[in-house]
Amino acid sequence: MLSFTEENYLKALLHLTIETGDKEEAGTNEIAAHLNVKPATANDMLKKLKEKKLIDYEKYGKSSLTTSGRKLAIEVVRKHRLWETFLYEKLEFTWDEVHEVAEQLEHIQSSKLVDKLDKFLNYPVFDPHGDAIPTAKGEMKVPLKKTLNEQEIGRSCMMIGVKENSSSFLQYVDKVGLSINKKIKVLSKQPYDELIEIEVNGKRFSVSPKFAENILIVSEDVEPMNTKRKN
Amino acid sequence: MLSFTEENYLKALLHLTIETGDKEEAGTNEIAAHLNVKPATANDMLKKLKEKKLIDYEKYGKSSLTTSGRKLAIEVVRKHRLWETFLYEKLEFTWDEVHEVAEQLEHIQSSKLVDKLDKFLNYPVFDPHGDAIPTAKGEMKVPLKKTLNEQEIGRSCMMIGVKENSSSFLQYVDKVGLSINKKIKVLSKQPYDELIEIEVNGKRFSVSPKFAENILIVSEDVEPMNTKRKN
DNA sequence: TACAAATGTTAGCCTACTCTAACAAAATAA
DNA sequence: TTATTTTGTTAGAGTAGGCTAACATTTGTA
Ligand SMILES: [Mn+2]
Ligand SMILES: [Mn+2]
Ligand SMILES: [Mn+2]
Ligand SMILES: [Mn+2]
Repeated sequence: MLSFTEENYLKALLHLTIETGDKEEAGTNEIAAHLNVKPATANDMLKKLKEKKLIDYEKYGKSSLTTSGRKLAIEVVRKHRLWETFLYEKLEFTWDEVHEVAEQLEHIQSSKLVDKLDKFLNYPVFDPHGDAIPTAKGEMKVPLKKTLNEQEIGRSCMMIGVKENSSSFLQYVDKVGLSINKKIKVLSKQPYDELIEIEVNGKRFSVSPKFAENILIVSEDVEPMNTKRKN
Repeated sequence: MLSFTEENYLKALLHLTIETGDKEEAGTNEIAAHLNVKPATANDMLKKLKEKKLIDYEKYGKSSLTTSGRKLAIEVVRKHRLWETFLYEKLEFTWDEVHEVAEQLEHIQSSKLVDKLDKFLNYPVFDPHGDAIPTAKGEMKVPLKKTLNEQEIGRSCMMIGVKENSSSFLQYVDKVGLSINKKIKVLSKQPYDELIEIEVNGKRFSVSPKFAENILIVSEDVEPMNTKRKN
């Protein structure tokens, strides 16, 4: 059984390597900075995690997750994002409030709890930030994320989140019939005033670019593993 | 901000004193035993909690919660029982599975989370063990708990839990239309075979004493603070 | 009342996690 | 290719929470 601290180191390493995409391994200072501890502190823990065969690490070298370390890290991320989804969907939290509480909830140990929560939420694929939720098997497909204004004309996409949280914006979102996991089709863009015509729930609306750039979407086509977010 | 450990000591003290009803204070060994630590360990913590003015304690004396200590302890109990209710009502946990996970969840720090959870569960009054859930204001009415077979003829009561968990029993409970918070009226008891005739949802059933003694109920009349459970 | 048993406290030690200060190695720039 | 900066490590120390062994106090009983 891992401690909260150990879990947080594994998660940090996952975020700094695989999730950020371009790197296979991370340095001690980098890990320390991410976790708000001093390099000396991180160094101790890295030695400990190496001992437990959860990471590969050699003195003065970079660190990376082993297969079992990665599996555990993904488990934590899964829990984090399921809890964020729960808070957002069921408890009326806003998308910017969920992360802090999920940082605590992600460490609750109970495989039954995770699986039942997943079921209760109807096996969600994206969390309120639009990040992919790993499945029970540890698979995580990562979407081509963009904002609604970046979507090409004539294509469909799915709303996965918002970038703004003002009540006026949210009320507008609601009025148009949009919410997470809703299908949106981009019908046209008006060259003159840049208004974007979309179809939601079979109804048509014209929205401003300002509105559209605060709607996070994922294109229908989803490709494997590669995201930028760290929540 | 209190640590998990400190919260557990306060909760232990609440359970050993107010909740068990007959005592105002608890001894060091007793507290240690309840928390599965050695008396020396408990002694250190009691000194620390006294320093923080959360308990009253004098060397070689018994300990008791101060007003602020009691308030915090009740907060933890509130969270514990709300989470148990959540697990039971929403995630299909059985009544004997909820406690262990709630022991972890009760330490999550977020007043918004607690309040929203309470609302989401529709402000439940009893947890799956039939224990009263303290309100947001820290009020906790404690019911006259008994089992269905102990209820007098002609009186109504409310189901607050079960004492058994076999699927055959649970299916029976379900078939009769019973669940937590359901009203039950005891119509009669057959002297010959001791069958109890009850009314649930306007329908009448006869149940055996064996069945009835595994149904936890609370009489309509509720009186202030005094329960025996420690979950 | 005196003594034994039960209860509570202290001292000393341990592990986990954190820090600062000093030092070593690696990477980069002159 | 040497010097400097960046990065990483070690040593020593602190806090929280836990333990054992020894000791002190209180309680209950003979
Ligand atoms: Mn997050
Ligand atoms: Mn997220
Ligand atoms: Mn419980
Ligand atoms: Mn309970």
